[in-house]
Amino acid sequence: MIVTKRALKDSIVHSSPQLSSENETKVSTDPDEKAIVGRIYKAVMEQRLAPNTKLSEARLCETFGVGRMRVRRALLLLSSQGIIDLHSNRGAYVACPDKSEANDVFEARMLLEPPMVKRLAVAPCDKSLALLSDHIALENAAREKNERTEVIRLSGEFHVKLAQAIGNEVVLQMMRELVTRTSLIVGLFGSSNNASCPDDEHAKILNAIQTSDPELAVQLVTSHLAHIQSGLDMDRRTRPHDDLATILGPA
Amino acid sequence: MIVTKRALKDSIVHSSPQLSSENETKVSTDPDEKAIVGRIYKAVMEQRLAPNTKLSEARLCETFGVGRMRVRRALLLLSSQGIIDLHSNRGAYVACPDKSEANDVFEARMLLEPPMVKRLAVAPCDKSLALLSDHIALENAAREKNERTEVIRLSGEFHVKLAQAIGNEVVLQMMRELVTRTSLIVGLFGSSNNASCPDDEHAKILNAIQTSDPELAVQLVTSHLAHIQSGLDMDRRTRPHDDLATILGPA
DNA sequence: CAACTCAGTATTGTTAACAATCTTTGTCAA
DNA sequence: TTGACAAAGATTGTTAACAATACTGAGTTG
Repeated sequence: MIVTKRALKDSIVHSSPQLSSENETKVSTDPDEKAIVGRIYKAVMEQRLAPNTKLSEARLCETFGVGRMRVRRALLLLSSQGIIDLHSNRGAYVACPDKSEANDVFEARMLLEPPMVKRLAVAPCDKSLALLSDHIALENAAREKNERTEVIRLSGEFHVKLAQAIGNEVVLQMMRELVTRTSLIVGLFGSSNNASCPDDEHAKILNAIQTSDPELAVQLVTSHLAHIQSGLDMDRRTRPHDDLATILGPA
Repeated sequence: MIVTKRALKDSIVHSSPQLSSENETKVSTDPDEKAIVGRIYKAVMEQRLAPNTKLSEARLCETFGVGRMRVRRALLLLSSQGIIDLHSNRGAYVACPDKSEANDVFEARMLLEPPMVKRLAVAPCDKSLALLSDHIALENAAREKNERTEVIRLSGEFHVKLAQAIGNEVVLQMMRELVTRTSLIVGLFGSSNNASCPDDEHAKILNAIQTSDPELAVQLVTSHLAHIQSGLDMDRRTRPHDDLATILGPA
């Protein structure tokens, strides 16, 4: 409670320069629930909203300058997508996936993403390649500038871009959800530094798509996902920021 | 409007005998939004709720015996899953997918389901086989008894059971959504009698899984989906019940 | 000193009234 | 008859007050 007072607001409201344009249209029109959901999605993907963080209605209201109703609608949407948990009479908390849920998310990605890149590699179109290529450029730029949160977010978003490259709204939505939930999982079970990790694996995948090598692309994305998953320690979960004991130490 | 007055209530509230038990627990506890969502899901899957049907809040309130708030929450959830469309100030309408959306849904299923059955066939476990086998028995029984709506629903639900057999909650949720949206699509673009269609294709798929033949299973499910899709006429869409012109004829 | 009780406070859940918007109906004129 | 226009009605969107529940902390007791 003491820590999150100001930190929570920052973690949501603070937006990186190039992204503020994609969410906010010129004037600050009061955001609808979709905008609120988007903001929280972004905060989770940048791992600024730790699992189990409480999202009180009042706080969100003042953060977004919106009535309670909009906030509640947004929270309901987020909960239906597994990003937050809604406890009756106790409020909304950033989701804190357990081992089983984490496995489910990874398994779902293991099922879905290989066919995706396979399809991309079979018939790569210029627009898709440009989209992915541009994104990787962004990743590299952020990495060089040591922008940690940006690197993390872009690293996850690459996989969303894969769905976008296919040009399928339904798949895109599914991937957005899966990737965001993965951010929570990595935040919980990740072993310190490997939060972003992929380095040039994304570039290799793109290359396989470019050269129209479906089998290689599938193999690369599969091992990429396995790599991420293997970097997790499913048993020793890092305690969520919420309980102060771990922050302040055992003394 | 005239037609739906009584028909709407029936199409939602009326529940087939063996399913009422799975949604309602003993006493009629006033249903939360999750129950409402489930009921509407079922009605859509049985194709009793035609696309573009208006779901007015007042009607739903009295149908479910629930306050307006619950109904609105349910509608929001349904809209976030593409089952209904929410038009500002105009209300909620059962979704009416266009050609592009329909293709996206089928493409998503084409991406997701083959890997699913592949995984099932690689390591079939008894519980999964029993689940699927029992379901096919239900399908056959319903077909023999000529219970049209039941056949339609079970026919779609088989694919949900595939996800359930994998034992992955995330995949299960995705499949539920995809299958339900498919029901809407088939209702819109389907050529009369092929609404349910598969006959014994489901059994064949199960058999491939049982005999641990992944390649065959993948091939069967792929052609099964292609078969369903080919039965659609994407251009000559059957007009939704809403506009009376098609009901009363051109005269 | 630990654990428990019990008000007081804060937060969430619900309801009902109000405001805004759309739809329909009825009227009038061309 | 048809079209436009305006008022009435119905439906949705929003707000605010109230109710119910959970949390907090002081005080008490073992």
